[in-house]
Amino acid sequence: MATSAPLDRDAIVEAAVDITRHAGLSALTMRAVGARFGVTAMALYRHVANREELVRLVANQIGTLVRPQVPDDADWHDRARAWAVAQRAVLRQHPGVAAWLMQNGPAGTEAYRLLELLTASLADAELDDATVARGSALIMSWTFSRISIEDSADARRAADQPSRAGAFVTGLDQIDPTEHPTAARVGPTFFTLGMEEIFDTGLDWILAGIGVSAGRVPEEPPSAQPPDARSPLDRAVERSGDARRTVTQET
Amino acid sequence: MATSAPLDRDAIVEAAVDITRHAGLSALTMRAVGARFGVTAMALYRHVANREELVRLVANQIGTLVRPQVPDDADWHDRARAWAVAQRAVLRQHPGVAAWLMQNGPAGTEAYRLLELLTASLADAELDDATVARGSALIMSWTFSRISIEDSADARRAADQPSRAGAFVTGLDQIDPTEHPTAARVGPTFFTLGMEEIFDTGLDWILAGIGVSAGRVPEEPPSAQPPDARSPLDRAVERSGDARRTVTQET
DNA sequence: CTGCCGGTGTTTACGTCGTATACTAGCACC
DNA sequence: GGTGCTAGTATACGACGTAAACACCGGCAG
Repeated sequence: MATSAPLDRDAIVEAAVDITRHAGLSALTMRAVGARFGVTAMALYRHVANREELVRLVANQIGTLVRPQVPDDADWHDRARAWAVAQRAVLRQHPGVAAWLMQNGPAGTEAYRLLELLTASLADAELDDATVARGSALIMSWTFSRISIEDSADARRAADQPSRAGAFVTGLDQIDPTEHPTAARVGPTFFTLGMEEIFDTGLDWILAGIGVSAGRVPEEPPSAQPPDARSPLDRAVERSGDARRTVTQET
Repeated sequence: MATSAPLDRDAIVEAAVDITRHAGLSALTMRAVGARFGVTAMALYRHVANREELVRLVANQIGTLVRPQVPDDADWHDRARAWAVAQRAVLRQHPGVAAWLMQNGPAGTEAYRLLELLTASLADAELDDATVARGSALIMSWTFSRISIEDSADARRAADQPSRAGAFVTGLDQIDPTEHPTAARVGPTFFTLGMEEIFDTGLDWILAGIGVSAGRVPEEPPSAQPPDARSPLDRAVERSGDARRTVTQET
């Protein structure tokens, strides 16, 4: 392992990315990186301020690999989808980075490049800037959170007993069907859903949701229609956008 | 601080929740909990298997506080929204728990109660089980990920310089407007958006997206309409649901 | 050649974690 | 009075990030 390379900043980042790819961000310790060069952890501090900065550099470097590819004439929907899918393809190979990105926010040149790709996609959909901003946040949130959920499912699978769900919830077989009927009924279908499918359909719904609710400046009133022969679904769809708030909380 | 209480499991969890409320989940160390009782960290291991279990108990206990309140005749949209808002109200007061929930998945009696509330809301919308499951995952994902983003923005604000964005992205003022025009243009509007507003509108869009794209078993074909006088928005909306995939990735 | 100096890596050490292991002080019960 | 259980303690180990002091080593001015 002890490469006798001259140990500069780039080499350190490269080794750090390599560690992250194979063992996840949590395995990226200063001592581990040092060991790649046959060197103490402290040696790294000549080239890198601290672990925080190293992780930032790693995240940025990994961003380099994210290259959404989509025909140039694809519409905003396809481009936003390609963005998310490309992120997933790369970040899934570097466990923990998605979670880090979610907590620290993307920053750095590659992050800005990718942010440009996403916002430009949405801007093509004739949306105002605030909507583009919020829509980007929504898409990023879904992308990174799903990836980090998948990451930790993998980690659990590697260590413990395999958690059988591609979705959030584990241990759904313990739900009492008389007390929680819907959860108990829906629970098993969680298991049948693959991670990729959840990711994809969620993305579809998000893109659709941005579509219906956002750019829709009120033209064409519902006009001639039987007042409520519609499903609760449709009522909800057209009504979304007003933020009512009904909660109590105790200290 | 040294309460001379008899130190049983419930008391430990209560103290742990209290620590979490004031200082966040990262401050929940075995030694800190022990100190609350004037006792060594090791003493806790008589009552709790390890930190992992303690955190799980804490998360479950905090779940107790989440009580979405909404009139009984409210439709699924309102109930799902109330669920998310109630989660946020409680979890925001216990920094780090949302992130933990996202990584570990909700588990425990309270988690199942809350899962029942959410799934039951969606089930009211005449959705099939798979859609309910996916929709729940989507709503949970948004809720927990936004909360954990807000948590870490707070943490940064407490330690470093205030990061000025309610959204994901920080340091947007460094984006070169010639290289990344859309990101640079949209960037500033990130700052003007409040955290709560982002949370709310994202929720609206998600609910709308679930509405349009999901239960929609193909009835009423688009029939008589000028083929493409519609905006790209509308095209995307009706077309969502097919998962095309366009990515390349390098090793 | 000598002397110094700046950069690079080492050594040692501190404080923080979670927790394994071995112990002890109190108490109930036969 | 012994016996054994139970709750808490003491000590320690192996991670972690990193501060501080030091050692080596090459180049360059005198």
